[in-house]
Amino acid sequence: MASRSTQILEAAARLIARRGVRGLRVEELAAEAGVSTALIYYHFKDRTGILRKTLEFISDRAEHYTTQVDPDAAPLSPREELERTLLLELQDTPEVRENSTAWGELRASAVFEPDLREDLARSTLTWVHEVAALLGGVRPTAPAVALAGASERLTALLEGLSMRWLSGTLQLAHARTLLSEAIAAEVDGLGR
Amino acid sequence: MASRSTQILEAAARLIARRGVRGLRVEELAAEAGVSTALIYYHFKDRTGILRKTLEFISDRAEHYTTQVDPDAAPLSPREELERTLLLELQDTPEVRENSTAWGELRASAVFEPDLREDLARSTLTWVHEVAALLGGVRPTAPAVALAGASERLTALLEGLSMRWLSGTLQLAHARTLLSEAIAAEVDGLGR
DNA sequence: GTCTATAACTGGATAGAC
DNA sequence: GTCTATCCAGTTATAGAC
Repeated sequence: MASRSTQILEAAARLIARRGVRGLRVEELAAEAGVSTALIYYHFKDRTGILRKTLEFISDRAEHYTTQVDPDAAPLSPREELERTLLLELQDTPEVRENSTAWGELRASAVFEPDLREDLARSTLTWVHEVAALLGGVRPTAPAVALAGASERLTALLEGLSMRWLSGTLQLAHARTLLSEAIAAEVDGLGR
Repeated sequence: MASRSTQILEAAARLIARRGVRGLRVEELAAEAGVSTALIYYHFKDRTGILRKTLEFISDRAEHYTTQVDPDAAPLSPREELERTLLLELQDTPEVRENSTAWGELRASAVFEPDLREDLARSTLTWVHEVAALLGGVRPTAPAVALAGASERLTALLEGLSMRWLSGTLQLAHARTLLSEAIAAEVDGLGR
């Protein structure tokens, strides 16, 4: 059973995906979550607190759906797992759209709100490490710095492609193709 | 001589880079431009009008400084010109910071404001074509689709790296290194 | 075209009861 | 923990003089 806090955070993630961080109104959040504004302040102190916790919530959730595996599926090769993990972020499902949109908003907001930067940097780092580990599974002999660099490029590219998709500049299918090609190139680069 | 309207738009671009679209206050804009708030409403009707015109102004301007060349410099090889053009976007000068920040704001805003999408898509396409042409200079025998793909990946990566830099997640020098390596890899990929 | 002054409003945040 | 009611600061936008 979801606690009140969680319920509010879920509503915040939905609302941020719908209106953006900029468009998030505490009163509207209260309505969406079915609680009073005062309760939100009770739990999160202030607007920034809401944002910070939502960011945390979102990146935790993203890790879940990232690592979630269908138990019946045949075990994936490291290479397949890498590709699958990254392409998972470019899918038109409500959950992914919500996470990606919120992530993009938080990234953009952090440019002007130093309070958000630390959390954002930490989440990014976690994500980069995760992808670097997957790359290491594909290329066990590659040096750590090379894996880190490839991961940083792939995740930054993914963020860029994701924003182009969400802002209507790029078709989803094309974004996926571009990402796949980049993965192939990076894996190839690590092999030489 | 800059007209009053232009003067206001320049001030708006500066301010958006400093505070973001959401942080733009009409009163502050008036102070920055050295005019009254009433005059701004006289010229731009409302806050949205200011934003629309400013974003137009910014994307026009970005096209200019991209193509601008120092006449005294030694002629660059196609490869050098490619690298120079892309790295130009990752520099800590007021002008680049202003444009990149504003561009990021524009990109992020477009996710929620369909009105902005068309302009954004057009500007992106122009940029992608330009980089594809530079890549074509380096690899004259590469097929057009391959050039287009490489350009889309490099420019999307650049946007992603730029956001990480501006949001304090990535050091500028490291972002430049990552981009350089990606350029090398794409050029290499086109050569095989 | 441009200003000063101010009206009208939005939205974040809190007090105090339950 | 949770609500109702409300305050108050900050903002957009306009009226009217020059």
